[in-house]
Amino acid sequence: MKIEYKLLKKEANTNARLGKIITKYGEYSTPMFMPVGTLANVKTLTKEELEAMNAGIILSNTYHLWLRPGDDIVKEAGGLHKFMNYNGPILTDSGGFQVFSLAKPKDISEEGVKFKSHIDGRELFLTPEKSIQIQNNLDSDIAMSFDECPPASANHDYMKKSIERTLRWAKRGKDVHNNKNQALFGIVQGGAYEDLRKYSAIETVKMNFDGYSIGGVANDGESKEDMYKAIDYSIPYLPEDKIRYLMGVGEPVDILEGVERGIDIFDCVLPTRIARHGNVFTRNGKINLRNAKYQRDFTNIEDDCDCYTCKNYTKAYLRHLLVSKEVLAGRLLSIHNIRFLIKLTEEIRDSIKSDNFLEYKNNFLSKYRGDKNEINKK
RNA sequence: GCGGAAUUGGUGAAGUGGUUAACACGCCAGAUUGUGGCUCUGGUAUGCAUGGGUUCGAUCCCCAUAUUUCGCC
Repeated sequence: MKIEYKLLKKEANTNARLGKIITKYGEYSTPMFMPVGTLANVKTLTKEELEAMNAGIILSNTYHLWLRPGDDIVKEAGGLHKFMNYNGPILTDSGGFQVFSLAKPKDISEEGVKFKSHIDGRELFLTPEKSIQIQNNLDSDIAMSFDECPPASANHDYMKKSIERTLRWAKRGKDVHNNKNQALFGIVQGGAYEDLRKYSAIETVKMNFDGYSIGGVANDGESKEDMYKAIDYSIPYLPEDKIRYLMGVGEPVDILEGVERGIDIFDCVLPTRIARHGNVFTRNGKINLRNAKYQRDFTNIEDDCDCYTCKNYTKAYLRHLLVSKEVLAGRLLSIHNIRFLIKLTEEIRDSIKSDNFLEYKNNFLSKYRGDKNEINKK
């Protein structure tokens, strides 16, 4: 079956919404944070660990799986779920972001995008049709349209041409999409330009996708103000009865700002990436566990955290693992960071239910920003 | 006891008679938002064993001392 979305409640004072996603694996509440597992695994984590932290949808990537092991092999394995042994919903990104991160502007044409494989350097060509076809083979629950994700610095003229092409690509992808069990989402682009976001949203919605995402907001050099603008300019034109997905966003602050503006689902590599480099989220802000001050800190990361790591390990031990470059460090910190974001969305949902999202947000942020706020006040 | 060699930061080390003593590791910080990259970016010796001398100027030349090390008795 194809996933369905039900809007359950709109918060009284903001655009925040409570919803549920009905899938063949069960029902999942929104707002939701989706861990990223580009290469058919959430880096360092097992299925059991993801379940223990109450993860719902996870992400995987078309471009990466196309290159290795190949979508034909995943299909032969019985689809992505069987291949990676994950019994929950999977969303596949289209490879559009890799257009932004790996290809040069001159390699983007109407037909598609010329890539150099990051694995062996050989030349590749990805088109909207090819991306959808790969995602059909992967048999994810949600496929994404193949889009161009222009840099924040793109001027109005380039951005307009880009979103028009992305609209044509969306149509081409939709025309070849033939997996009845798979939802297909459209992507709104347009940078921080109000007219372009509006145009992109309206035209994308006309194609009647199963859900809509807002892209191009977490690029290099993009300011938070531009991110919030991009959401504000897009949301009014998206239908209420469809999922709204903010692509690539992930800092606790941005999740709160997104929810307030009406976003339902988020994904981000941040919790796992910073974990591997020694950083963890806490209610009092992000900390770097490699810092010398944790050498003799025999307390856990957070007392009130229910994750496996906090229940079992001290900061001094985690620091030791990090400094010794033990792979267990990345795993234990990833468990904490993902659980932190999932817990955040659980609390956000509660606050929407009781119509005090803003109070929750302000409380959270004043603690999370801590000293920084004090400094700003001076 | 005699003779030779060496002595540069936390470590391994480059180096030159004349502005800020290379590099690497370590250490100390920071970054990271649809994941190519356990990655990237900074900082880290007021001093070249100690004391004297030569010189306009010495980590670099000379002498002594200390320590280490090699060979011989």
